[in-house]
Amino acid sequence: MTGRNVIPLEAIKIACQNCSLSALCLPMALTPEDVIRLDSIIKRNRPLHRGDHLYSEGEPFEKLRVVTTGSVKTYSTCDDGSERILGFHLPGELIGLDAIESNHHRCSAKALETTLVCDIPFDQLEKLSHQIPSLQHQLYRLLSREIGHETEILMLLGKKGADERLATFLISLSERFKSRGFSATDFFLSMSRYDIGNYLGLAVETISRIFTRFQEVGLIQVERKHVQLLNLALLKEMADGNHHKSRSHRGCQSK
Amino acid sequence: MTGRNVIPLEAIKIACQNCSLSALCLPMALTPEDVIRLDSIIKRNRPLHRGDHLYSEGEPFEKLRVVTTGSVKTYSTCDDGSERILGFHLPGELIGLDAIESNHHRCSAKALETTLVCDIPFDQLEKLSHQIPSLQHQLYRLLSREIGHETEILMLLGKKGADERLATFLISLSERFKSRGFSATDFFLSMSRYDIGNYLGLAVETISRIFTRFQEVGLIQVERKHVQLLNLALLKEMADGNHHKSRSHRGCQSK
DNA sequence: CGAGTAGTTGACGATTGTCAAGATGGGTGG
DNA sequence: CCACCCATCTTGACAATCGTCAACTACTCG
Repeated sequence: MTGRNVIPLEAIKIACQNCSLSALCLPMALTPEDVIRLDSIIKRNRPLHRGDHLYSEGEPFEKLRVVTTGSVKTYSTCDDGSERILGFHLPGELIGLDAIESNHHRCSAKALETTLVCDIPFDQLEKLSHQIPSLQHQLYRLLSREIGHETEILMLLGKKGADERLATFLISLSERFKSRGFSATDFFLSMSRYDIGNYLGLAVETISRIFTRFQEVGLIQVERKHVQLLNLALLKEMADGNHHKSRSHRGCQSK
Repeated sequence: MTGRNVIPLEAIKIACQNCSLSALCLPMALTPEDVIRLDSIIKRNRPLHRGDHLYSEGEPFEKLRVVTTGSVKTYSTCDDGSERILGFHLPGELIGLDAIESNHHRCSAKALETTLVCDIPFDQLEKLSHQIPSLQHQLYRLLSREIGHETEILMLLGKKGADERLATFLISLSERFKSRGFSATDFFLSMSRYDIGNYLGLAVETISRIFTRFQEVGLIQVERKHVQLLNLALLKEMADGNHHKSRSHRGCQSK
């Protein structure tokens, strides 16, 4: 119509039915016909660019989002204006679940790179989940999973030292990439060192120093955003704190 | 029957309909008749004593619990055998939500004092929520609220110093007691200093020292488990980090 | 090509953990 | 009812980790 060889967005519209992420995402455990019903309420978006907001703190909550390609960070703004990063989100991950309670967003979400996102209007999803028990169950499970995630964060920030935190972070990314079919040992960090430090509760300088040290001892290979994990087993040990000089265990006493 | 003046447990059985916690709990936003239906699947328990387990990590998940009287701590056990406290739970709070995903408990729950608990079989609750849309919605909201709670923890452990952490902890308790009709400025801590330190990611000694210092400057009055908040406004400022010498802000840089 | 952002490295200090010793109180058994 | 004991809590001295400040380098993007 308008131009030559312009592929209309509609043409590349992907449906849940043939989306490679469906095993990680909401359609998991739904029958094919239910997936089609789910698909009918989902809207696919134009690509977002690095720095674009998916939504901002305080905005009314209308829909959940699923990252399709790329990555997203969620953060909340402190009283002093600085931000506190809540998480990094890879393809297949649902964002916005914390907004259901109050019907408005409690944090902001921003694309870390060129990113595709699906929108799921929550009121429609809720109605649909009322008709499809397995969808309801799946939603309960996804919400529950998110709650279970808190445990890991508490471990990370409550008792781990800086080395263990970064090791844990790298292992977590590695496993998430792996389950998405990417390399578990060779990947790019879409977030800055500032973001990593903020997320892990450490100063940027500390992140930088640990990257350097991990590289010196042959644990990893880093060049800017590009990371290679050279000794996954050892890195996992470090992440669990099982490595050499048994580290400080803040407030670790039990009873 | 068996004895003299023994009040049978059945006689003091309380129903959701006349439970003072219903405004904080699942019945919130349900019609009276739906509350009765909900009530029919809920089982009230014998009292638990200090140290009794509600459930343990790894056990199959069957029911959610609501604290009715007393208090409970949830914790998960680390590789090294020490425990990591995940939260303290007051009357009206739902426990076990993290177990829905995998159908088995990911943490343990233990009574901190003499405690009454209601059991809600989850499979029945799920079925009922499928019949009562407002119950389904309420469950989504409760799960979402728990997820939003993670934000506060991240703030607490990620950027706050020791003073701010303890101040935040006290303010949180204060507000939760207040919304339950208890004094916001005069209460008893059911958990040990060890537990507080563990929860806040600080050493017991640090907790002890801060309690002493807060008392010296007239912020609070502490005697063993008994705490009085003498300057709620100032304590809130401290909790938010808005107080005098602007504190360290670990990894606080934004971008 | 220039400017600004992101990242690195070093020196120093503050906060908080660790170790050790002592105080306090509650619970239990005689 | 008292005494002892053990767990909890407190306090002090010291050390370690990690944050802060500052300078410098290296990209990236107009």
